[in-house]
Amino acid sequence: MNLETQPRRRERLSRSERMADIMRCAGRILRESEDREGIVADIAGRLGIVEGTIYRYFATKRDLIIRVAEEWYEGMLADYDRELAGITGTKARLRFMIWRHLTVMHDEPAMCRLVLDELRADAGYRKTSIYQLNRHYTQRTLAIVKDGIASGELRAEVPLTMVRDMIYGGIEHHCWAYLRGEGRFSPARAADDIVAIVYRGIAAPEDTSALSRLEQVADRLEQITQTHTSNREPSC
Amino acid sequence: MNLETQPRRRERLSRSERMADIMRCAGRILRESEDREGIVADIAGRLGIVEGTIYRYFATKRDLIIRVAEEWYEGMLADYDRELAGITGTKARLRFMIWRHLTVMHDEPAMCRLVLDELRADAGYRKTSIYQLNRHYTQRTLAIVKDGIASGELRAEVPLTMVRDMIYGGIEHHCWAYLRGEGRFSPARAADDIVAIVYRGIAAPEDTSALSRLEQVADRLEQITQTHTSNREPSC
DNA sequence: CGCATTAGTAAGTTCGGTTCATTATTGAGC
DNA sequence: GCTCAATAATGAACCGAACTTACTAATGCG
Repeated sequence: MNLETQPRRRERLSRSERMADIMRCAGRILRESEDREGIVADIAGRLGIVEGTIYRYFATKRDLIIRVAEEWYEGMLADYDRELAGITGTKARLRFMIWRHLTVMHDEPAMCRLVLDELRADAGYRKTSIYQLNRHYTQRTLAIVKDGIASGELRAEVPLTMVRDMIYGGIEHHCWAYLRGEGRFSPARAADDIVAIVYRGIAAPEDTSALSRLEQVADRLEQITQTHTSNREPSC
Repeated sequence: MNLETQPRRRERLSRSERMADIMRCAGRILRESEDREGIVADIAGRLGIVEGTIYRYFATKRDLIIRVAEEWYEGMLADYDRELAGITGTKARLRFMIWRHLTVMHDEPAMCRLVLDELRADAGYRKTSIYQLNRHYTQRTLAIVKDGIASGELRAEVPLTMVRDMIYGGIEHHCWAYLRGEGRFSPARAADDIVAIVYRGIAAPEDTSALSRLEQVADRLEQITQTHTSNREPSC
């Protein structure tokens, strides 16, 4: 009965502060639950503002989510290059890229799921900066493969994009259950397994020059042994 | 002004007929567009019934979609075994499984996208018969790998589930753009590429017994040639 | 032929995202 | 300290789509 008639004091933040506030809160909520229903009302409730306010900052709910994901993803990829610079060798570098990706999946399942299931599934994903970042990123992996080919370590005919598809598709598939909160996985072990298969799959054959040399030698041996041992029985 | 007061003649079908009708119509719509909004109203409109009627047959929109997808998927997988029975050899059998999967993606992009993006992303997918069928199906692929290991053709230490993840994850990744109506791909070529990488990746090393025998022979040759040719110059 | 059964309807409710006309707060210039 | 333009925020709506329910009409079985 006692209606609080006093007009609730309006909290008035600067545009950028409020914006950051909303995004921070949205990020927390997105990490807390995989259910994206009613998120706008939820954010408003937690921040003590009204739903309409959020729409002064983001044109649409989807827009808000994308912005949050983009910011997260950019931070995630920030110091890739620096770390990669410290690693040499095709196999080790490949493994690093794979391991890094697996680790992100492991440490931020909710965000990964958001990107993979929610954003990437929808049309308009290609306009996302996430898509661009991702392209960049996989291309760095392919650059490693290209280097390997140039040096003769890898076969020249490997279908580059398929290597990419198998690596990243394999990673996603491998993490599928984990992203849904079921089961566990070890980034290190998974990286080992993937790189083991892929590297063998794309490596140049074992030095066949050595092999063929041996074959020539064997031929010669047969001639010689025939010449020199034809009158003897095989000794053993 | 001229309201048609005549009560529109009710079309009354048997339960099973109406059910089939709805599912058929839903299937058509799901194939026509990737937009799943308003689908219930759409179906009702096309069939000349009212939305409520649909809810006498399916508890929820999602339920309807799942049923449609399940039916399609079951038909899709029906004669796998028979076809596979006609193929021998680890590599050929693997390639068939991969090619088959790619072909489904190629021929039914809308349905595949529905399953991959819509159904599989959501919780409760595991209760779906699609999930079960899929498990069965990938296990058949792993059975081929196991056979290969048993025969010594493949390495004993290959991590089975990772092979599965790389194959099916790779396929999905490869078809990603195509499923969104962008670009093309060739199931046959893609199958070749995948199987080429995977098979090399998991095959047992080239027969090293032959190699080491050659090495022994080479050693012996060196002894012999030293004995018999030490006083001669190399001829050519 | 009458009545139980069941297909189908009409008119809602709910819920979440989105809009907009209005109100309150702020700070710059006087 | 006062005024006013700029702008943060509100609240009450709208909208579309999924779902519900109390009721109506066709059917077929006895």
